Amino acid sequence: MSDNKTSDLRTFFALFNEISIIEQLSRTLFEGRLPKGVLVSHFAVLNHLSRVGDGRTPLQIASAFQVPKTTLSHTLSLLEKRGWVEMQPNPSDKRSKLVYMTDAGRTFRESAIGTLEPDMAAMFKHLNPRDIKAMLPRLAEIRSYLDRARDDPQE
Amino acid sequence: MSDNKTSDLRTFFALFNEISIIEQLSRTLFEGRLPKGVLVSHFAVLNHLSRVGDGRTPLQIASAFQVPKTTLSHTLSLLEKRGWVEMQPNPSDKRSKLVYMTDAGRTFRESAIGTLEPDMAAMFKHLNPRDIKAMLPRLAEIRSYLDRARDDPQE
DNA sequence: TCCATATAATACGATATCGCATTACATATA
DNA sequence: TATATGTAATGCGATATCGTATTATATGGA
Repeated sequence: MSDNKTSDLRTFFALFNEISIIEQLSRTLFEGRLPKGVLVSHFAVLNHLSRVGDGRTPLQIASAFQVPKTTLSHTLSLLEKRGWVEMQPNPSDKRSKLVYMTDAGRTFRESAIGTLEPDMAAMFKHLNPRDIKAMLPRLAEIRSYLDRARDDPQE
Repeated sequence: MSDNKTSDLRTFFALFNEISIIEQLSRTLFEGRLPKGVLVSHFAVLNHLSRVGDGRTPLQIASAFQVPKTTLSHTLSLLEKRGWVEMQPNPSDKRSKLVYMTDAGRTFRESAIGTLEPDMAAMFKHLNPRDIKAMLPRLAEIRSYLDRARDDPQE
């Protein structure tokens, strides 16, 4: 019961437990700052389009976040309803669409970032951004492994 | 636009982005192994009770996972329906209850761990448990900060 | 003791997430 | 070219999550 396998198992459970709690806490924290009815998942899409450039397909965005495409389809419809993104036909594939941010979307994103800034500033003070930055490659490695494991079940 | 504040902001966004993707991927992966209708959130409660001991109140469990108590109330009702936990009155507080795992609950937990084992074993091979273990204190620090920030809004 | 306030649990309603099925279009192979 | 198979997006239904309100009990001060 205290062999290595069990101990490793505990380590991984502890990892996913910490991860899920951090996800939970950060989502709740940020969602509390966003306007009523705007979720972190919505903001994240706008942020993504701003960072990597818009004109992406829904499927590309879904795989960037690793969420099911039906989930993203729903999110996009909400963003569209708010006038923050527009869907254009994809000239190179008639089944597909391209997602563009509107000016209103960009404006909203900037104001949301402004709203989150005090929390972020407090975080900078208590959690050293250098340390965080140093963790990112390790996390990316875990993510990348899980991503591969998904396509390639049971290794 | 390339000042430190913006760069730190990006670092934190990147952190929460990685975290949420890992949460997503690991949840989907493990949920795929559990019986139909059993979610990771259910398994996690059984696992928690096994690790820290049962006879906890719903509220204690909710704060261990940092989820709203209504969410946990729902999860417990499902676990109870499946016969994996039992609720007893709390002798020291009549408003409250104590949650106990049943034998069936313990059996299910063990079989679920067995089911997850091949994934875990593959993980051990690709992600060094020592490295993971080394990350845990950093993650715990982030979690702990977010937890404090929640009670103590805007610091 | 009485009352105000706090706390534990849950019911209820709204909605985000997600799996499955469907539709439209694309691509490969005969 | 015709047909089979694959892929993009979305509609639909089921349900987990979560905020608000409610009920029961606890606690601290007048």
